Amino acid sequence: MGRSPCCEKIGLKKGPWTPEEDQKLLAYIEKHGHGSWRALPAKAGLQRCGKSCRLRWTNYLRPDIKRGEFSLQEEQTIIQLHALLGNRWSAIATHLPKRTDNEIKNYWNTHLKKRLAKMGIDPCTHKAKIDMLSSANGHPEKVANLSHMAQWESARLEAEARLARESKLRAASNSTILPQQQHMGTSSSSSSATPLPPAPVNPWREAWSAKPATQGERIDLESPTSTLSLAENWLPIMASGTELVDGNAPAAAAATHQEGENLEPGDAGWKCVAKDRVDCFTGFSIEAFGSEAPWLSEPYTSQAGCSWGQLGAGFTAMLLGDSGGQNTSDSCVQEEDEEATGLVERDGNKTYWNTILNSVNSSSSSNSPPVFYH
DNA sequence: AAACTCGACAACCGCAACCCG
DNA sequence: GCGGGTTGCGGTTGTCGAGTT
Repeated sequence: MGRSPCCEKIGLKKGPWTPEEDQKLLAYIEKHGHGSWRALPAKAGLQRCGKSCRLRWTNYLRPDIKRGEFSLQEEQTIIQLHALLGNRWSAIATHLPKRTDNEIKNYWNTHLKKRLAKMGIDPCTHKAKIDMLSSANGHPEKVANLSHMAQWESARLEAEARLARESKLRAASNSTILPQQQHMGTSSSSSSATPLPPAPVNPWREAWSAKPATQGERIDLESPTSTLSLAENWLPIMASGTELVDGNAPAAAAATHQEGENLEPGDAGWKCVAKDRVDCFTGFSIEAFGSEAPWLSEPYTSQAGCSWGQLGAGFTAMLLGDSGGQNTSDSCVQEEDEEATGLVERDGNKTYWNTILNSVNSSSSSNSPPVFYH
């Protein structure tokens, strides 16, 4: 039967958009919402296919888009998320407010990829080309444990991205964008400025708090590419260290609260850190870190006072380039070429590359969905 | 000044997932 | 459950401007 073309190809304009076309598209969406993209061009008086209009809107005209230079923080986030998620640009984009997946993809391909390569790091695997880290200073178990955490975090981010998409869809299905709710040309910081729904703050936490689980009870969190069976997967991860310290696993933590109870910052099980994008894992105690990240100590799960929560919190903190708990003594890969890149020196985070490389080393391939080893 | 090269980024293409009747 | 339409996503290409020869 074959695929029907997205639009009649004849007579449709391609290539760069003109200011007039932009204006037409903007005016139409502002007034009517986009509705069906397929039908939009005719209604808006554009000689473009709907797909082209959608892309133009999504990647360029949408009011809640930040353009211009990427900040250091954004660069780090991209690199770190890429290490975990691979080329899943849309998932990465959900963690970079106001940036589009296309923009991130372009930035990666034109800047970051080259920069990593220049530093001797394979941008696909995020491993140093000279695999100096695989031995983990003679502690292969560290690598395995970090691999588990990387997989777990990857799955979490994926679930988060999925929920963000769903929220978006929900908002969109309230018909298209309500014109009255749009303030073109304004920043998304005002709640009514954009069609975007409220951000899904912490879907995993929602899942946990919505259905308190006892140990051994399954909590299934589906994502587009994977289904995670929570209790099932915590245990092997835990077992890779020693045993659960004080039962402070997320499911157990959630179980200590009544269904529907809001867990506030300061709650025993959910010490939330008020920090942008610190979410699921930071529901646990982060301040217990000393100068050394516990998961880099050995064996991390049996270290006195090292609870599950600390592992998770620290891991996310590490991903975010949080200096707390990153003071490892491992050799610094970046020192070889940090002058060339400037990336590391700019924030003085000397262990950034080391930690991210450690964390992803020998983890699942960058293009694979998360797989939990047993 | 013209030709050429290269980098950056916008836009396109095609596949896959999703939605809905 | 099925099939057609729609949308999302990621890889790739095209265009343009700046720099170099």
